[in-house]
Amino acid sequence: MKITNSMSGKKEEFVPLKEGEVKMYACGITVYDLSHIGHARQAIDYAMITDYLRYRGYHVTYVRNYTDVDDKIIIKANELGKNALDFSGEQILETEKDMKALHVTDADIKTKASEYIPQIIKFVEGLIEKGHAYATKNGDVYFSVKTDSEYGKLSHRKVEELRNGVRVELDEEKEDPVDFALWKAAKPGEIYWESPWGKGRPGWHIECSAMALDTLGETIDIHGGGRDLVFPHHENEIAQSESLTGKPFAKYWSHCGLIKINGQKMGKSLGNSLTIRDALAKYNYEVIKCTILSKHYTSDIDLHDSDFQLAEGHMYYFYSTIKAMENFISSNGGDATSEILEDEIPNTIISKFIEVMDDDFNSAVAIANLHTIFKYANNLMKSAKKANKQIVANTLAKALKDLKSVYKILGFFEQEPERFLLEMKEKYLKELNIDVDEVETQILKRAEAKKRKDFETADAIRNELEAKGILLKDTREGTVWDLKMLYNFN
RNA sequence: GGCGAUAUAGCCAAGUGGUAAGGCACGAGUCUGCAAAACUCUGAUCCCCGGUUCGAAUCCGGGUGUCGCCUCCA
Repeated sequence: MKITNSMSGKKEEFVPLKEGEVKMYACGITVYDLSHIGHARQAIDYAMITDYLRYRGYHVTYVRNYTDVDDKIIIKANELGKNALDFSGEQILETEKDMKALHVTDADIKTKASEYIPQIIKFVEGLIEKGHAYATKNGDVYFSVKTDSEYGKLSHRKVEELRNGVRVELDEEKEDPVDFALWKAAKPGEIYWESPWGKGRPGWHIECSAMALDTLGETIDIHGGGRDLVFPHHENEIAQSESLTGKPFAKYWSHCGLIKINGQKMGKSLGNSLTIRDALAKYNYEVIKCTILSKHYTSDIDLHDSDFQLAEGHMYYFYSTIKAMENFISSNGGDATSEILEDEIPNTIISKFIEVMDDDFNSAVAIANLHTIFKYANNLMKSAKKANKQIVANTLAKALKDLKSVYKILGFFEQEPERFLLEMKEKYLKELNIDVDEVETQILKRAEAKKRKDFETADAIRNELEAKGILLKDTREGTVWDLKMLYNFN
């Protein structure tokens, strides 16, 4: 199995520290607002990685944190006249709701900075003892970057250059402009904890080091997060952790790409952030997963509405085909354990999935393979003759069983096809303001016209409906209707 | 300015040495009263220049474009 390691910049063979076990820490969210699609992406990616590692037999311990004390939280809480921890606690609940609605595999351990204060203080004390950190008169504690000869190894930065780039601020009791805060003295009115350096609170970076150490130990297998965390957050985590323990902090550094919206960086400050909630209001959670997982997790994604619509069309096609397969299987008594066709596709669904996912979790190719599988299924159903219907049904049953067993790792096909398709139709009917009864009435009218071979009237009705966004399909079982927008994306 | 990414058909997107997955759109066809859906067929030598190699989209060097980080950020 291979995984991209940001430290080397290359894909490397994945060999966990201890055979069969994986310790993974992924930096979570600073909760001062509703979570956005970028947070969702990161959660979806690491959930996929966790699920896949488990599928491959590893015992995974997945830790995610919440940063529930920091400047932004304090500022926002003050604005609202709330206690900082009460406020961040509320935000955590909201995020948890969103993640649940997305159906992402949860971390095994979810930590909050505020609950690790003793460990953080101990960590900082350890760094001071070893000469890697110092306290100032004000009660701040800084990490001394010059004591870490390897500082900059993850982000490929030279301390000298950083020093030149740092802007000089007023607060500075710092010995060196590149030093960063481990502990911040509390200003009047701010939340604080007692510490050997007076009243204060932890700096941002130290919490992850302390929580990872406490929950997973000195060296972990995979440390993940968004690419924007490489510097300074992860660089600083490495400096703190390795200076304290003298051991490598993480074997593999994993970073997922960032999300842009319509070509623009998404930022809460830019006001263009797409919240998970808003995305879920528009699209089914599996559609959102399909949109995100259709691109490799290390790549940035420039999201447009059309990307969601494309994924929606794909899921609609997948589910439609699953429904057709289920119908075929049940009406022909298909049995997944009986003899099946020797074709390559139904016999290699699982092995191909493993092949592409072993190669750095290539969900994009895994999804591309779905098209091949469903096209094959549609072809089989179309060409099935009476004589071989049984074996075709068996083959479809086996294929469906296999693909559900592995694609659940991407979070796909958890819903009842019938319901999924119906919900999507209903959603657009509402949007288009179309009345179902009216459509049904028109279809009946058209059927009558067709009966008396009045194709002119029949076509007129069909065109009229199409103009509204309704497609009619004349099938053997009669006329059914569907939504035009689920098929055309131009 | 420094560091790091990235550049593949109209669009989205895989692919790290052996002559370019998949999807959307477009066009042609099967089916159909005609359509739709489904299925079939059809398209790129991979930003530019040079180098390494029997052979490169894939490696190296130099350009150019885009993006990110260097301040809080998944």
